[in-house]
Amino acid sequence: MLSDRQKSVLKWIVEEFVRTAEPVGSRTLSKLLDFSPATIRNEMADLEEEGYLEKTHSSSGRIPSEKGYHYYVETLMKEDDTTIDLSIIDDLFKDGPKNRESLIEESIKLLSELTNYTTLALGPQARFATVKKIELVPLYESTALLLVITNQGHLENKQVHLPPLTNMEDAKQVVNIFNDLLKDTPISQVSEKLHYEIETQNIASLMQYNESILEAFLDAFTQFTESKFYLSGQSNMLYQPEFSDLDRVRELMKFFEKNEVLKLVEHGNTKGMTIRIGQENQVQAMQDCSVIMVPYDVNASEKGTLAVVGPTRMEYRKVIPLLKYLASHLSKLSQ
Amino acid sequence: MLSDRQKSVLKWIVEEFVRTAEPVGSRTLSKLLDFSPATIRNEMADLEEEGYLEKTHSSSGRIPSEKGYHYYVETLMKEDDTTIDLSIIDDLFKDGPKNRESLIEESIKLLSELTNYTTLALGPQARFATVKKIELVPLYESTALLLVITNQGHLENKQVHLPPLTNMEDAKQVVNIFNDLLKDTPISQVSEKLHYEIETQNIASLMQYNESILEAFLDAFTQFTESKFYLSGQSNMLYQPEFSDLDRVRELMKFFEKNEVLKLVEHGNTKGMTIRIGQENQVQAMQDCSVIMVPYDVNASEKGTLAVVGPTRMEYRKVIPLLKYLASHLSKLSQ
DNA sequence: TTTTAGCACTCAATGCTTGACAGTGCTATT
DNA sequence: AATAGCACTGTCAAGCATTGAGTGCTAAAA
Repeated sequence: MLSDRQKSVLKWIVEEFVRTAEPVGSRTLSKLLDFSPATIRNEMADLEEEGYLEKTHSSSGRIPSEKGYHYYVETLMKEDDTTIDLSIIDDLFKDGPKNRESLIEESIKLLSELTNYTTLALGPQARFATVKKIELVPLYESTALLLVITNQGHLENKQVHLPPLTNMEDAKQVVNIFNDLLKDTPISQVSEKLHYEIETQNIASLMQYNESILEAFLDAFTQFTESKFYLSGQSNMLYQPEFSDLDRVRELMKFFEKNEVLKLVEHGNTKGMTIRIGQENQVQAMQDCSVIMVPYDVNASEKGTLAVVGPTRMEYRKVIPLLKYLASHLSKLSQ
Repeated sequence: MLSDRQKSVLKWIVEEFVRTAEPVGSRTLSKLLDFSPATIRNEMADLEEEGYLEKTHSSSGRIPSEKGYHYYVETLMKEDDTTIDLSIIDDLFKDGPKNRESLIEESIKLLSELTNYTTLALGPQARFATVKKIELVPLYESTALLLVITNQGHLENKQVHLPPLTNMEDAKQVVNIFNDLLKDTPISQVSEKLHYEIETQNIASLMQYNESILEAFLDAFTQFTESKFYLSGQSNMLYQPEFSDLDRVRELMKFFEKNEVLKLVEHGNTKGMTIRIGQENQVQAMQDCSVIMVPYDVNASEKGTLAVVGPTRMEYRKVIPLLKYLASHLSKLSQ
């Protein structure tokens, strides 16, 4: 158990380090708290022994350890005295109803601008959605656009090339049958269901001369399962002093470029915030970063994820309230 | 006019510099060509005077100037003796008909992997497309999905909130009228046309209680004019020695993050390749880069753009044939 | 006349030393 | 229990000599 003075020392060290990115020495702290440097040093030595603080080298000031950050976030940090103005977020949601996708995009863009970190949004996992409607829109003689619309209002489209002699009316017929067949089927079960129907000959006759439609179908559905995500402010991280090393920068940028980013927000709490500091992120490139994520409601049963990625030395006091507020706003849309 | 020996010196300097990223000295060249270092030095001095070469400092080897690169690309470089294997590209196009958008995406991804530079594709400029069909798909009571499909098979969708008391049939009626009205209208003229029709009262009565549909319409159409583009291999540039400076890296990554990248490929030749070396790129962050772009046919009248962005010290011999080949393949799809 | 050898010179890069500085831990004192 | 004092430690930037790869120029060789 930490004494009040230890807590106070730890808190100041975190906040000074977050502010300056420099190890915090006893002299600095003795100005903030009313004790002599020597006293502070003793407290710091104790805190280090307990694992809350670290040194960068034997005669440096202290920086918070991961344990220290955790203690800060969970116990020391008072959320209520946040300094930031949440009303900017309100403004974003004010201008009438927009479609959710672009609102999410704008949200994380705003979030990355406000925080100067990288932000990430994972939309609803479309694979849980059900088929609402399938449409085939003719374009040219042998080309048509296949649309699949989900109950969430998400749409996937795919251009299909029909076999040369296909009558467009016939093709529509096929689509109608598909419609009847697949309506309200969860995306994840579409492929299974289609294959089943083909095997049991229910629709085999149709399929014979329309294999390419079937293929396009299956294609469109696999596109669904690739989860879409939005990323904003990647380059913000480059302005953080912890990324003054070129190798690290390369690793980071490469990481953002690949879809691996998604691994970062896997297995978060489905209710409430998840905070992963440093090594807790299993990803190599993220060992010196913190990820804060929070779910938001997409509809009654589904959730998306909003996340902020920053250095471990992150402005938790600013980021956490912002994220919470934004998630609650987005959740309201689902009602 | 350059002598044969000068040409040969220039060619080797370009190729050695491209390979090693180090200024090329007379000793190195005297091994490649059969002359003493002193002779080479004289030729280099002449080439420098003519503006084909530069020095990084008074006693350094030579590097090509922008003029030197141009001369190399336009005159010295033999395209035919390219070392790379173009068959990988064939493979990409082999696996049956895919939709063009994803093919473009895969193309530039492959291109960035093959070249280790950043690649960029600009799709057909949708604003020149015409409206093919408009559809309204009901989702819930007061929500529907508005689809606009162009003659190019491109689709833009937008969720619309209908006024509470709107009958879905009424709404469809409106959409039908829009369909008749807007069919074959170029996207760029839609807004104008709609406003005209409203003012002349032709459809004003409908609009009164369906203003939100109109708004959604206009929204969907402005989305069209935002040109979509694909970018791949941003982080590749970080492995180029010219980007070992953190400030430059930041500038570059920020540039890639913003939509400004599009400025890079503006005003290219509509027929044949455009090569912009160094300062020719008006963009600040690109002063040390070269951009090579080539148009590809989207359909009989429209073109998209494929581009490679690399350091001025780019492997032109590799990039140029690759780009040409890829563009010709993509163009074939339009037939 | 062209090519080359030789030499003095230049500049970037590297490594070493040095001193200033910002910290620490420990001990003795208040 | 808190603090002043002191010896000690590691980082960082500045200064300086050394090395090495390159040049330009001049004079000799082909």
